[in-house]
Amino acid sequence: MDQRIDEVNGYLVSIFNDVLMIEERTLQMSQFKDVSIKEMHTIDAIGMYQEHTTSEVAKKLGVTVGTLTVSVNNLVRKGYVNRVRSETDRRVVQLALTKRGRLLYRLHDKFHRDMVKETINEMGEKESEVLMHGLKNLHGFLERTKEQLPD
Amino acid sequence: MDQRIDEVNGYLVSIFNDVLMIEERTLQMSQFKDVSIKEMHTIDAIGMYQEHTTSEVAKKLGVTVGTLTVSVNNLVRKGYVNRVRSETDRRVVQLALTKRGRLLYRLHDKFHRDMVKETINEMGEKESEVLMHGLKNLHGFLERTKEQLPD
DNA sequence: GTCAAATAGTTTGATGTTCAAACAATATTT
DNA sequence: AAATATTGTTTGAACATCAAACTATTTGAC
Repeated sequence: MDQRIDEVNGYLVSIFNDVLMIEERTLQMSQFKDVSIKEMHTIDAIGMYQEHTTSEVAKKLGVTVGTLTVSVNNLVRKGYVNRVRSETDRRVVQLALTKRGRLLYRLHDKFHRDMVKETINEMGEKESEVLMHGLKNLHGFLERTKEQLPD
Repeated sequence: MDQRIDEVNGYLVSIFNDVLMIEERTLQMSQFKDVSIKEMHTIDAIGMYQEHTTSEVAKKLGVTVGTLTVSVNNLVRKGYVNRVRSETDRRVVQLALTKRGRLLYRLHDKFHRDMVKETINEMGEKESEVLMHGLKNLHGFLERTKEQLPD
């Protein structure tokens, strides 16, 4: 049992590191060399469709609002994000992707989908069901753990 | 099928973010407030047992040797890591954890093991087997993808 | 055996990431 | 209207990261 735990743990750690490294390298090879992996995840969190406020995106990313402001400054300068002051509440800033931002979003999304597709394709219907279940368990545990932490 | 992909992908991303956030917060609440999550992973890569050279650890972490040197400077200053010049080759630096470094290593390792244990405990023997298989597939895909990237 | 080339690690300058705390602008409450 | 709360920005400090220049040492060629 202990061995199984180490094995699963090892795969998870390795998968995390690989995904980060591959994403980083893929970006550097693309037409989006000026975007870091952190900035990519900020673009991902801003998302394609609805507009989101600075606070919402910061919370989603788990960083302070100040951190996000700095990062968004850079993304605006580089032409990936637009800032729009809310009409109804002038304190609020809505973040939205530019055309170029949306292009990058889709590229990144495709990488993620391909990655998962490859895995699932090699499994049967039933197996992928079980994988999902395992991931769901893990996710549930983490959400419960998060609850217990102070803000 | 497409829906399954999105679902698995969503769990992976979420798990990824949660693990990082929880690790970070747990550190900040512990007696090891002066260690960042990146430094924690450096400590993890240096490891408990054998000594490892600067180059080996840098490769494992996927950073340049220069980056690791800077980081190790901080970890030595804070008392988590020792530098030892190799006797047989005076150019080589062996990195090893201090007593305090090993204490932190074990704490971090326990978090990881508990996380996985929780997940596996809720599954039967057979299911955890399938989860492993899924993770193995994903890992294999990522390793193959990595191969194809230029250094 | 000596000199050139290779290897291991360090230092430095530039840019990015992150937080906490001080701040400014606006909205809400009293 | 004044006090308080909320939203976001700015700033200073510490860490993260790379590339490139550098130092020390070892290995290889002659």
